[in-house]
Amino acid sequence: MPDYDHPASDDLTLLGVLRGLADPIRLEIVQHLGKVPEASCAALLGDRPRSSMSHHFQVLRDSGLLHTRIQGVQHFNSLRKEDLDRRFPGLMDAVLAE
Amino acid sequence: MPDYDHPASDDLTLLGVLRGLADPIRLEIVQHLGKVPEASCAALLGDRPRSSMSHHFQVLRDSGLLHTRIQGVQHFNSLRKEDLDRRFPGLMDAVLAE
DNA sequence: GGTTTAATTCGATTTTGATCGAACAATATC
DNA sequence: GATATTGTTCGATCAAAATCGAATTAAACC
Repeated sequence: MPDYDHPASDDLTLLGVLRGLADPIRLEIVQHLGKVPEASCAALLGDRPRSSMSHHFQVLRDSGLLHTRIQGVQHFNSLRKEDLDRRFPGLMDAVLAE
Repeated sequence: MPDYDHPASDDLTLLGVLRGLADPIRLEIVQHLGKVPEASCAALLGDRPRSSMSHHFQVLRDSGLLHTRIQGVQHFNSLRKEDLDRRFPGLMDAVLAE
């Protein structure tokens, strides 16, 4: 299981980020990650199938919304808040205010 | 051609607004409307088919992003900036900053 | 009334994205 | 090495959304 290559913050696009957020499950994940420093996939799973969630994590990674750190068998996800704030100031604060 | 019923600002949802923004054409429309008080559909048309654009205008109306005022045969669209700012402070400023 | 203009609605097609079971990979533990 | 745990990948299916031509509505104008 290789490390993921996350997009550079300069490569993030507003459209890409908005697309990443435009799904109820992903928005929920992002808003949860706004409240904690990081969370494993299992902690965010709920009662959904793992393969579905894995898809959403990938979309969130690809759009630059989250970073996944692999430690042993667990994957810890965190919001790329600083990168997002730098590229799109105020956006995530508005999204996380809900 | 009846007047449209726009959703009340209290009925707007963050997910709905994000969905409305998560399309390249619609994002372009919204960003354009951020720079002018209002614009007719024709003014925003570009070289796209009218029926496609009409679809996007409807999505934008339904998500609460824009208001359409009918005057004669023309439809003037404006961003619902005040309503959006009240419900989701900072969101549109971030989107329009691009 | 006939014509032009602006935009929508209808309906069919295509494309995109979500869902999820089953198989797989990688680590940890015994 | 065997087993359990965590999460991904594959592949198929299903649902949602975009696209756009053709017909339609409505107002404006001659």
